Amino acid sequence: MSGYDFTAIEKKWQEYWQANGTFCQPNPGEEGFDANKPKMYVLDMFPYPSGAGLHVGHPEGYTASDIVSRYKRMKGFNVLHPMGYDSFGLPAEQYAVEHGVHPRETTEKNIANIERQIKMFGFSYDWSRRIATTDVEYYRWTQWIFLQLFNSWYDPEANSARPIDELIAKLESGELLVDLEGRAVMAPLTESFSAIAGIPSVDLKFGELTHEEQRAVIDNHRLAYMAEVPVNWCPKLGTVLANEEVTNEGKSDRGDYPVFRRNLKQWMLRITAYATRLLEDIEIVNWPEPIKIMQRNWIGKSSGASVDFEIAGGDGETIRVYTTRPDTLYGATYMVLAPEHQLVEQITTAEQKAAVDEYVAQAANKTELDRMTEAKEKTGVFTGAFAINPITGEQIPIWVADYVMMGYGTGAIMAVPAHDTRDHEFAMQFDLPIRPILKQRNEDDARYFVEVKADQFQLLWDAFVKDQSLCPALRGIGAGNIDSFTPEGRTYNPDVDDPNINPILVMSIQTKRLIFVGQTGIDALVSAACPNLQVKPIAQCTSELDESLEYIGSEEINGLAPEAGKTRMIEYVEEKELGRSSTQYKLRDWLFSRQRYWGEPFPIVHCENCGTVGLRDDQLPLELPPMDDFSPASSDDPEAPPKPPLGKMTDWVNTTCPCCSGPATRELNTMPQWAGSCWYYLRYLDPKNSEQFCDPKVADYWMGSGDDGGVDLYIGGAEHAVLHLLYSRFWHKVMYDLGHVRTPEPFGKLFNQGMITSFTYRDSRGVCVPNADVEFREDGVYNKAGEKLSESIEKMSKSLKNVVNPDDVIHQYGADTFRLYEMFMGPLDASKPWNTRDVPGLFRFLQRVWRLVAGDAENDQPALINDNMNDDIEKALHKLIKKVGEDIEAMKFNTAIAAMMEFVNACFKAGCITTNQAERFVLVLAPLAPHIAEELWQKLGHAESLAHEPFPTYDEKILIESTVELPVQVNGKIRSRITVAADATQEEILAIAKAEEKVASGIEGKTLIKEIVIPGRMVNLVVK
RNA sequence: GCCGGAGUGGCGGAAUUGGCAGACGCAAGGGACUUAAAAUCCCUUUUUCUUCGGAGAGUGCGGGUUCGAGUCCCGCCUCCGGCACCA
Repeated sequence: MSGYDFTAIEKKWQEYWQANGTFCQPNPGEEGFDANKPKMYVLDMFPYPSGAGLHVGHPEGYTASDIVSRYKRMKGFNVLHPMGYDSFGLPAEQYAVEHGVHPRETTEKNIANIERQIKMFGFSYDWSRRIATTDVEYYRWTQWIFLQLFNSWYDPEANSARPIDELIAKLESGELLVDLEGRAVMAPLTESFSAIAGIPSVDLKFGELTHEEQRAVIDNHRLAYMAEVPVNWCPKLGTVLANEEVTNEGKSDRGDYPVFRRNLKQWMLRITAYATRLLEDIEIVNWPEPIKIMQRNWIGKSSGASVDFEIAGGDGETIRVYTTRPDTLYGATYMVLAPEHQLVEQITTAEQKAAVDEYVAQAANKTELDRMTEAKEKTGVFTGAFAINPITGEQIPIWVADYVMMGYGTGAIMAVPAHDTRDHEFAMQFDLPIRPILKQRNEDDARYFVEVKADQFQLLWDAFVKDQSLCPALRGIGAGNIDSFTPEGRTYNPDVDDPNINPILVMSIQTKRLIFVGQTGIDALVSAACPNLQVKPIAQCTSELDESLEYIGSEEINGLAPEAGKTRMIEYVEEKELGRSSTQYKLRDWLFSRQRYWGEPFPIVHCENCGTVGLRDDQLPLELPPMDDFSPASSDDPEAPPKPPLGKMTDWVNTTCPCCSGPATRELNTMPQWAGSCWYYLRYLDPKNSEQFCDPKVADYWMGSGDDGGVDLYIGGAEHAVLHLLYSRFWHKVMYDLGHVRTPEPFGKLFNQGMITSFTYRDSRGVCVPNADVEFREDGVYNKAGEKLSESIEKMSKSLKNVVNPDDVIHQYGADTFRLYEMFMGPLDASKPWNTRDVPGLFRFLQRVWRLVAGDAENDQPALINDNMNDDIEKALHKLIKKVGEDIEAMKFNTAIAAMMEFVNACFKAGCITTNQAERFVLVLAPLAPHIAEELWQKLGHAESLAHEPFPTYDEKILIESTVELPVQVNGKIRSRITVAADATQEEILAIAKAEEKVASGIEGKTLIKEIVIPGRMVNLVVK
């Protein structure tokens, strides 16, 4: 110890900040608000307050955002930096059920604990803005936003959400009609696709519908609606489960109870209406590219065509398919329906009925997850019926198979086994015809492969070498080349290797595949070497348009390349009225209800007269009623209806309709955990507002407006790359459409911190050894019994015994050391392993800082501060100020800390630092290690906190070096170094370089062919 | 399978984006101060050869472009993350 008593210092400053409201940031119009400053909204992903408390991953992002916040404050910004809790959710409820405590109680206890932990780090949050999604005054507005969704529809004409009343007005005026499927459509209706398909187009006037029908039409257009959807239903737990909560065996993750797939009426949010905008607006945000790609993939836009296939002998009845490759229609040799497809029963022939029924029944009992994991092998059954390929006119069989999903496209496909890997597998399995309609434009480029085992590889290879005459493609490969082909894998690349050698590509044995480009003789060679091996053409996958291909046997498009062929075929099917261009998305509507207690109640009642009715704004909040027994109803019967826990609260359930005042019952489901986190960043802006979710003037200030608005910096883990960020964007866009916010996107800039992993040690039996129990020796890691352990880097988890608790680290070294360590580990966005043995290094650095500025009282060592103004230290300080500022802006904290260490080392070496220099250094350190910085600042004679002191500035002029050292290379090898004036001319530099002894001997007697001088960098002399 | 990201000393990682590879920290070894330990300070630490002057090799592997490649191009391997029969 050197007098650096971090425990006392950190406590002291945390209390000071709290008592002085150092980080309270007033809103525009409030006392103390400075309108002249620019604004910065720095947001963290708020934590779920679990009983386990914080793990070391949380403070990683929080420290980064805190550094930026503190830096920006010193740079003269109004900084909004809030924190709160995402406190609804399953674990609290589960714990409550098991221990008989109310979830509110556990939640509050957990919040208190996690807040205590967060506060230990000294983060500069404005705690006056703290929220929790379980606060009644918070979820009141979650319910209010839900009602905005409920009371809106998506107007395709305006490409925007509009109040549902506008839809009703348009329907009543006859501006919109209702089509056969209950959709509001423009009047007069343009010739609809159903008309093309032979269904008479009967568009109805809204006024002619019954009351119930009218209500159904309206409800079908709401952004929040109820629908029968397939769910994972667990009667024992009395609830539906998310896919992630179902095991591979079709059991519930908790309890191991059977789970059934069942259609249940659930609340859905119409996120699909926003698919296009969610996709397009990814372009306007500053997010990491991988996250953008993940969102794009999740939305999954594809374009192609819908095509109708007539059923043979079916009186003109058709099956509609969606395909991204209508250009392969000539190769469609069979069709497949999803087991749930409504036509299955109708078209199945008598002979096939038993088999089909059995298959469909089997498929119905599988969960999505089953289908996903088990169905590596294709299964299916023939219906006995045939369809007519609309372009070739031939009859093709119709099959039922579960590799076709009901939820995507039309639930039916045309199968092109020659050019789609899945269709190909299925066709091979059931011996269905395969007709190639694409070939390599250039024969020599045609690719073939054989699958080989290691011993076969050698056999083949020997054959290649010995019998080159068998295979002209191989002629010219010399023995020297051959040698470098080893079973470990070495490639021969036709593009860059000797061009005289005919093209052949050999891929590694490890992929168990040899791939040949150019076919001549390969098949003969292979069968000669290994008679049981077969050369197969590589299937051309349909998802990518491979422009090196051309069509054969496809009358309309022969000779075209796929890009052009696809465009032409879409035109063609539209001309012939066989189908039309179509776009599909993978994105599905969002299943929004849960049969649980600990969530936001829906502000909805069900009334016999009025149907599903939203509460009035003045009836909010609808509080979650206190209950003693909130466990869901359990049953052994898969047909048992779901009974959400709220159903037991009869007094609460039975109410009156806000519309007709007649008897009504409340909605019993609650919202999923995502709901609260969809909009919390807006509530922070104005957390105490009881009139609105947020004052628009306040939102305008902090969020800005237009495409470049939104939260200025949002930091969090990549585990929320899709769901939370997509849901939030969706809600925000609805709010934007309805005029409640003025930016199209919620988060202008996003940054993902990497995962903090941990070293995991296992003994010879594979049993994990706790990190605390291992012993490091020179040649490895051992357990207490002296057994050598294997080491690997894995996620932190209890079962791997590699979890690090931040409390322990802070207790031993303090928060500043912890913060520095996590920032010093490596780049913020990279995943990196925690290594407790590295932590003392950062602690030592802070002690050196302390001794530099405050001295070491215990060892009677004074601070290094004196009046000796050293120019080198001054220059180093200016460099440091520049470097740290730039690194913080770029979130490169690891190199900022390294630079500070270098500076401190330089000061000790020089033996001096002035008071003024020490002050500037302390300010530079402050964003990263705020407690020690505050204490030293005070010791330097300042009464006030440094939190709002201006960040030091640097002078470019001081940074300019008068001389530079340049490496001198001869033929690219460094021979010497020279020191020249920074402004030396090329001639001068060359003259000095050539005069250098080592260089001179290197070029002596040789011809100088090129002289390269890069000023300030290096010199290279090329000689022959 | 598809889509991302990454591979640099014993370890975590630097390298102004094509210009001195290994900054900074950890660990290890040696030394100083101490009765001793801790703490602190100094030196060594990519690797091979060495006549101790130095010489060679080196950023997952094989090639290429360039005066010059960790960085760019082609091909491959491994690890991590995400998606997963999306027609």
